[in-house]
Amino acid sequence: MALTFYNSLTRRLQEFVPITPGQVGLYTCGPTVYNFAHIGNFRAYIFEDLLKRTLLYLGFEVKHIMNLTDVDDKTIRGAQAAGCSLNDFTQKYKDAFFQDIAALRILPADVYPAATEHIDDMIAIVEKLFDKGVAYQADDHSVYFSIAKWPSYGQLVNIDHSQMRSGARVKHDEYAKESVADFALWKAYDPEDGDVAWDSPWGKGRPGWHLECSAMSCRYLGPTFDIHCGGIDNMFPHHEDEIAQSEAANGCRFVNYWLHCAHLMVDGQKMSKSLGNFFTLRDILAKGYTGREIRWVLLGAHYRQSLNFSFKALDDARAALQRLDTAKQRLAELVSAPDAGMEETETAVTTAESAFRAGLEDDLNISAALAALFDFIRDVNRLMDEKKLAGAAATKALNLLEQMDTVLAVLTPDEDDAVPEAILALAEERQAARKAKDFARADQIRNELDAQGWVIEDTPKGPRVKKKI
RNA sequence: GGCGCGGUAGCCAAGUGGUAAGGCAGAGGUCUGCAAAACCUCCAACACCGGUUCAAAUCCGGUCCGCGCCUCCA
Repeated sequence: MALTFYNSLTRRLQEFVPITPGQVGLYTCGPTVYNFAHIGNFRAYIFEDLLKRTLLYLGFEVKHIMNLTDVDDKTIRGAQAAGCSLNDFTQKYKDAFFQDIAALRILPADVYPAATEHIDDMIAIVEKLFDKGVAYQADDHSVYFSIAKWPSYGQLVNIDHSQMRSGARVKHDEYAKESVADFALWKAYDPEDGDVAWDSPWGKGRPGWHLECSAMSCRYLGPTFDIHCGGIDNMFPHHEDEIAQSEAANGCRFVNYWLHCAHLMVDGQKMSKSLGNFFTLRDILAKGYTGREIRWVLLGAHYRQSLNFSFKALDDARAALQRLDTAKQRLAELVSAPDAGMEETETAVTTAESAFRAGLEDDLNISAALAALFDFIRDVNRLMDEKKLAGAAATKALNLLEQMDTVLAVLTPDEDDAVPEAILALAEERQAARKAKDFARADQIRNELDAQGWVIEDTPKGPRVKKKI
């Protein structure tokens, strides 16, 4: 089966064909660093991580660029409120962002260009747009893109501006524009911006938001590249405007495949900063959930389906993950045992591998991929129960799990599982009591361990000590 | 108002023409000193109404409900 994606541009499932065989240029819209990102934001980044890991799993080389928006209204206002420089203000949230994605096991991008480091590139694009006759400077000194002069505007989203909701907000600066639909390329300096300003051929000011992605994607991936991702809420106007700017400036196709991720919901509504119904990663970690559990929840639904966040889902994740951990641990314990069941294990591995791959290739059907994983776990558990899987076969099974985990990144526990000495000593004492048939004492110790958050599972090879969930 | 997405068992979630994956939870069983874990079995679902078809969760039309974008937003 061929790798297929739903392309927002064509609104169809399409086979993925990269510009250069075996290589993928990937641009993903990154955070505006004015606050801690919330887990709705991370849903998008985890979708993009799944996409990237799938491409790597399938043998592609991936060049991944993610921008950091470090200048806009919110960062400027935030810096002023905090009484520090824009750079100091945004640095704090850049650092937090990198901590957060590490906790969620998101592979880092190759480059994280910041908007403030690419002002020259942006100015160059605006100059090109003037040359092509689609940019103009208005009475308010800001520079706008003229949609009337660019007929192919609206490729991504059908926007009929005559049908816009009546009573929709009209921003005061729109009176300067030739058309309400025109968007800012360069915003003229406003005293409210404080010391945040750059010189340009059109006077002091700062870049419009959409410009940075056009500039930085072109800088690192070229004027035409393979995949651009983001949240569905960025389709309009952000991505639509990027397409217009980039294609007008460069005279060529901007992006071949647009992939958009649906929202994370809370109580039936989109999680967003403006609604205030959001959780940051830190909020949830503080409640005792792990990065891995959060990753599992955010990964668990198809990316084009809205996903409802709940703590129940996190609890379910914990149970499912522990089942996976236990199976993996059992396999590891059997690696050094005499070989058994290679043939049956190979059958299970082949079946699981191909179902897993087929799921991912089908527009990142994570549910199908996870079903393949769980089917495999059940097969392997059964074989182990029947003493039909050990030695080299266990190694083979573990290898498959490791391969799958290059995509999923959920099969290794967060905390190291080192069991404290005192707990181990109690476990040994209990085992001695069991040997001596002093079951009352053994059960008493088990209760003690339970009270301290540890669970004992007796196996033919001796007790297994695990953290209680 | 325009554009778009969705409504599948107690909860989450796949499946786009041939009779419903997977996870969590629940019940019974096997195993166990007892448990736990694991396995086996079971439970239980296609919003509603029409239509097309030998056959519809799946296609078409309509209804109801939920959500998103149209304004910064992943």
